[in-house]
Amino acid sequence: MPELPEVETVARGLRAALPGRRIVSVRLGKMDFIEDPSALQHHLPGRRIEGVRRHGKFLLLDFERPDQKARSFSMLIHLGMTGNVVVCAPEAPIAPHTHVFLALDDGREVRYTDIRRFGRIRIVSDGSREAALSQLGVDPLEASEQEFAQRLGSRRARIKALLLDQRVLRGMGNIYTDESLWRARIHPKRLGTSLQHEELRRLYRAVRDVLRQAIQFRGSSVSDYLDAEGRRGEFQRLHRVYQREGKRCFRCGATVRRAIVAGRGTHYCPCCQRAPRVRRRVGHRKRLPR
DNA sequence: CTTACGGCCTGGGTGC
DNA sequence: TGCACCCAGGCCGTAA
Repeated sequence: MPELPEVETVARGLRAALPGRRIVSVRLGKMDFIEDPSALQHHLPGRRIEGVRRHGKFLLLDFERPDQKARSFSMLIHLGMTGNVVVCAPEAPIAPHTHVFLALDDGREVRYTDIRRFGRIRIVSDGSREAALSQLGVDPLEASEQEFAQRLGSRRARIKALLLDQRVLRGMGNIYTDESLWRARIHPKRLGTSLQHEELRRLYRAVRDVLRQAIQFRGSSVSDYLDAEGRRGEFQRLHRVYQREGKRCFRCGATVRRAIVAGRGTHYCPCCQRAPRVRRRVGHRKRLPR
């Protein structure tokens, strides 16, 4: 499941291979996850890649303008759950579910593989790029503690839902949300507004520590995530709760639980992460039968 | 406006 | 062996 650390790892790998390269040709397999497949065929061949960026969980390939009149554009890639971008030799064996092939002028090839095709690819021009990116919240690694606390502490939704909301913070997914909340000792069902200054401070630090450490370990390979060089990440070895239901909490030895919070499988320690008082819906209590 | 929730996309894994 | 079903994560529409 590519989240911020995995996408960052892929972006770094692509940054080592792509800037300065020109795309020679485009070949597509299934294309229902591509917003406008003909736009790829139209715009990419002959164009030179200027840079590679990550924005939240999005990968951006920025293309050079060939002349003053031409408009600049970017290729926006969201890896979804099982998306994967690799740069390899054209004779390398083709992984199943590979649907995009971009031939490069150095003889190599960019390939996009996506088992479930929950990923998305689109071409965005100058204007639509800013429109698309401005929908997203702050990068947790760029936000100040004040900004982080302000964004999360002012909302009445569950903290798990807020951390996952890409309009609040960009880049967090299920793994790093559960891991951060465990490290900050905050229950996923707590409401943003219920968090004390001290808890928000712990959460800020936890989120940043987890993300930075995960980037150092090249991300988590839980199912089939591989980076741009086709290597697995290693951060799954450092997971403290994610997919550890029934095992012992690393901190207190209690049994890690799994529950559905914000519609997501959620892993937490019931001992270290104290549940908020049960909220009962006002006006929905059944009268006792007489 | 804010929040909660169900459904959709697809295919691998599981269990009968 | 085959097959029905569950589930993953992001996102969108709808309801309260």
